[in-house]
Amino acid sequence: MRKPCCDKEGNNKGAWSKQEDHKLVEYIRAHGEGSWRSLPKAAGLHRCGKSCRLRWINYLRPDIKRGNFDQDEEDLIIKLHALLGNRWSLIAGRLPGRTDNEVKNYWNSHIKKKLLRLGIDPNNHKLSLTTRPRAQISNCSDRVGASLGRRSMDANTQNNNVSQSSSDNDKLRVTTSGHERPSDNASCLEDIETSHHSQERKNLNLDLTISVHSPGRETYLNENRADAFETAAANCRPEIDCGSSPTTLLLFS
DNA sequence: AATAACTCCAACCGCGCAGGT
DNA sequence: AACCTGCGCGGTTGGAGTTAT
Repeated sequence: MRKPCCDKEGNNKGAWSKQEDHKLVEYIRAHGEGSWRSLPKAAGLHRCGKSCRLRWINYLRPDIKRGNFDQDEEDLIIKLHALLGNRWSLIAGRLPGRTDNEVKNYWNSHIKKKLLRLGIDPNNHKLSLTTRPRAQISNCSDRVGASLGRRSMDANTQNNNVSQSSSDNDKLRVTTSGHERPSDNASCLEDIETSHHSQERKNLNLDLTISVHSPGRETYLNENRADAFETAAANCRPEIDCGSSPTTLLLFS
């Protein structure tokens, strides 16, 4: 069992004071990032290095974009989550000025609920009978939103954990017709498309598509190298167009 | 006005990986 | 090869703030 890195007596925990923030910023301004282990002592902070790193990365860094996520960012998060799963750092890497922690929090507090309200399983981005509002299961045109308090949200988080571990091994499924749907959900999708949710779904821009301009993409998938494709997409290599366009790529089948 | 319920997010925790010895 | 150390990541928690009753 590894001993905790932050077990030193006398280390502060909890919220950072203005003075601590100032010390950290000034130190990093003078000496640069890195060497987190030794930084607290050098900077005169009674914090563990890990805590300093987190504070800097998630809050104090000058290039951090604060404030609400705009619609484009939200769309991108949904698309990238469909591609990458809960790899928040990779997702945040595609959103300038956003941190993995911020993206993760936004997903859990906003997007996840929005998807659930639309009857979409946020774990796999498929329409889901189990996550759909009860009334929709019996009557797809009904309009009952899922009521998600803290407790149920936490339960969902835990479900997510379980599925996350398996999602890493999930395979990409490429459709050749362009708009193939999971067959068991097809009829309900049609129902929902005709419901009041359809407009919201459009607003959400749930088109999880990847362009085929790149020969590289087909190659990756034909060779069953989903992981390599994911990595390339995450790094947004030029041969992978991460934007929207014709061929539908359904993930996490 | 009081307080219970809920939301949100900053911060913590534990694990895995990479690099060094 | 085995061990150690530091870093980064994703999951989880605590508590302040907000809303509902």
